[in-house]
Amino acid sequence: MFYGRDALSRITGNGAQVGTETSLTPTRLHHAAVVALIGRDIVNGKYAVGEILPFEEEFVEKLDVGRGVIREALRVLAAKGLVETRPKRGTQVLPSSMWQLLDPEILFWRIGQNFDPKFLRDLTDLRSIIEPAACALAAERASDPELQLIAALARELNYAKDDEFAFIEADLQFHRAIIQSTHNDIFVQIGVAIESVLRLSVEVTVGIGHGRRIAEHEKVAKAVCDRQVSKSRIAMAELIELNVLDIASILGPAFSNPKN
Amino acid sequence: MFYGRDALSRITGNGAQVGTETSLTPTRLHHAAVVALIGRDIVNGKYAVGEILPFEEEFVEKLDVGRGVIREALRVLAAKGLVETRPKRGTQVLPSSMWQLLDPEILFWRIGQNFDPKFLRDLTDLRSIIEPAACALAAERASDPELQLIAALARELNYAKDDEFAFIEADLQFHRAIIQSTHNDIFVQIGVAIESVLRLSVEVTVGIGHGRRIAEHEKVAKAVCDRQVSKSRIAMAELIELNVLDIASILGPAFSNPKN
DNA sequence: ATAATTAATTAGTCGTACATATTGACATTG
DNA sequence: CAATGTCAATATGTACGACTAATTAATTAT
Repeated sequence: MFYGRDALSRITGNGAQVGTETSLTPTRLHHAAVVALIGRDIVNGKYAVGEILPFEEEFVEKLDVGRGVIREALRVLAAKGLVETRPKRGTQVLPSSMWQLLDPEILFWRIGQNFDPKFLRDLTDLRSIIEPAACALAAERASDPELQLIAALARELNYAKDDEFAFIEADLQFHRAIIQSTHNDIFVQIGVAIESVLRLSVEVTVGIGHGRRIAEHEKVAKAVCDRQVSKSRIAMAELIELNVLDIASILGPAFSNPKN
Repeated sequence: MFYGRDALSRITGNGAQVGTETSLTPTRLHHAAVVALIGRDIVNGKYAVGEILPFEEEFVEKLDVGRGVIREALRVLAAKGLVETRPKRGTQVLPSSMWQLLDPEILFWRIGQNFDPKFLRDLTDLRSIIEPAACALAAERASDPELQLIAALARELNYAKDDEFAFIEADLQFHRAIIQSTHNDIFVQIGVAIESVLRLSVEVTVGIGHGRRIAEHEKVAKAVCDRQVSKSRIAMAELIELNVLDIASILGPAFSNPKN
């Protein structure tokens, strides 16, 4: 919840009326807003790969901020693998293979508007692999308190099944608790990022409403709490598979067979 | 090869005599060097989580660079989730759960010196899951030219088995070719990052020289080229498992049972 | 005790000046 | 004529100084 809320507000929000230039005081947009502005244009292809983007001075003029702000923003984008700056040549958009796809900001920029189905499938591919494996590891490594938490969250899921918002929140916490029980920091990071972004994208694109899968969730919780490694993996795989089918049924062939 | 070499030089090298302050001209260290300097100190715990690091002016004085350079560096570190700046309070080190663990720079900073066995195991955990899955996907999705490339690299691996350096390079290309054949950009990114950093860390920590596992590599290649999905997954899992055992046999229980 | 005010401090921004590295055109040379 | 070396252009890289704004913490008033 902490990370999720923070990531969202840090990314989507914050924009500080990026679009509304009609403010009386020329409310100059500051660092984060400039980063988001240029970053979005890059990941959404407004600036093509290989293209040289406007020089610092042009940005200064166009956005009405100091050169320092522009430079700091470009440095951040370079740190994320989006661009590379060089004297005399300017700032060039790097090939997308260099982009740090799992960076929370880049993730949300890509999902935020006109997401592409290929990318969504890449994400679900990854989740289909990570989560069952993480679930199996959790069955091995979770401490007893962690098992109790998982069991409690499974029950919570059942209680909240009628409240749309509460259910989504509880569902996210359930998955997060399992991933955290692997005691593997990298898993946690990848898992949490994927979970949040997939949920957001599904909500945004098709409106709310997916199957609750209460029984499947409980099956997962039971397997993990019984420390049944193999059963845990399978149960989670089934749960994810159902979810993937939900997404596929809504998005259609563009998702299932993306133009590579 | 492109990404690998670049990532390495961009990270480890570059440092531009960071340590050698004995240069005649006060060779001021520039942006990338400052980022690496502070970044390393954070991920290696020299600055503890929650700690406030020196103020901008102190860095200016201590490192003999302009305030702009320091600010740009801190902004980059903030973009990587390492720190958070706030007026009056200063720059605080964020909890490690916020760090972008898969960022190539952070990855290499952590491995570079006094690595921690827990982190090494986290990495191998992830690889043990990603690579077999990727291998299975490759068996499904690889194009015919890609299959030919994989077969060719497997042969190359055999030719190069007597040349230490050439073998490592060929091995890396082999794994990369398989991962790229999944046509999943996220896989490629995670896989390549982990492959490179694990190789480096293994070289550094346990020295070079393990089994070549030529037969196992060929088994993987054959399974993929025959498009045998399940066999591909298993063959790759075996290959990885052998490698993990190599590492475990040398590092001992600190690796196998890390203190949580 | 609690809440509002105020003062101190540090990051945030701006602007200018200059240094440095890369580029691409041009000239030189073998 | 191709390969190489030189040179001027140009945009980023860096430095410095002044000021703004936001957060904190101490102080005061309720």
